[in-house]
Amino acid sequence: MTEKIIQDIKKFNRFYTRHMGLFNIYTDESPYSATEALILFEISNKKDCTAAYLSNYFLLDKSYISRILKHFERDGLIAKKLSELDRRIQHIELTDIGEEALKTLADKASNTVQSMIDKISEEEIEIVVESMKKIEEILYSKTQ
Amino acid sequence: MTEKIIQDIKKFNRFYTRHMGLFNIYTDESPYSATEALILFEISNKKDCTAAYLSNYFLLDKSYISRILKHFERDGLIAKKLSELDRRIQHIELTDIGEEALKTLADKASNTVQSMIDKISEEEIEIVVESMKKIEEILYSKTQ
DNA sequence: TTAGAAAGTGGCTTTAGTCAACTATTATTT
DNA sequence: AAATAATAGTTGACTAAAGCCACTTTCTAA
Repeated sequence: MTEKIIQDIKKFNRFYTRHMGLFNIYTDESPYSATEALILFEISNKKDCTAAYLSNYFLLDKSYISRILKHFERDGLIAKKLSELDRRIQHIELTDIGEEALKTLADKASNTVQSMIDKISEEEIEIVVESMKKIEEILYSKTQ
Repeated sequence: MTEKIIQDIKKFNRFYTRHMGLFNIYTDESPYSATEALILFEISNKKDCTAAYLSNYFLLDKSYISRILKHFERDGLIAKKLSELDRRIQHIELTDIGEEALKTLADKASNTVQSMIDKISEEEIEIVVESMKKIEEILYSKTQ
């Protein structure tokens, strides 16, 4: 496995980190940070979501997650429900308000992607998307 | 251009953001943050680098860049030189110490990539790298 | 039954980054 | 030529994001 491959991957990492950063700029008049948006998204998609799961999934300190969830609860975006099987555990679900908030964030993210690919031909977009799928498919299978 | 393409790109963005986050964990006993490392890297590669350039390039507040560069100067990693053509401008260069520090960070990043692709076959790695190149090639040409 | 671990919380600290005002210099406008 | 505006960079103050530590409650393992 050559050093060149490692350099190529690092180059892409730098490029993509910056690329995503450039396009975050258009979405930051949101009341929620990128981290919070991702957490809301994950709650929305994860069956039986818990704070511990989110902390592990995002590699964030559990007390930070706890605080974020408290804000979400205060804002009415989520509801917590004590597990009957293990009363340490709270199950977290998005409320209707939370679904709404997430939809707003998702729409903004869609607009961001839209502007990211504005001047690219359908053909090239197809290549980008297929390439992304290949990367995710291969890398994902090795981290689960 | 379909909504599905936008969803696919967003999915990849979420995946790759987290993927890079997972692999940062192995490099964080560094005295420099990821941002600082990227700045050092850019100084190393950019001819006639200036603070204003770095602020624009990374979309970071100029006062934050100023402080980071001050730390780098204090640590002996960079040298600043007033431009003779425009005495507002300072040219920034890496010192030998800075090259050394960057090398250390680069080696750590290489180890991170190494562990990222540890269990992937040469064939699949080839696909990943080629896919990354395609993405960068297409997206890059539209943001410069 | 006791000790250890897990889940979550709150106080506090650290880190990352922003905002505003400033100085010095150059460019533009009058 | 002088006045005004803009740029490059700095500093102080501040906010936001995130981490650390100690705690309580609950469950698991010994």
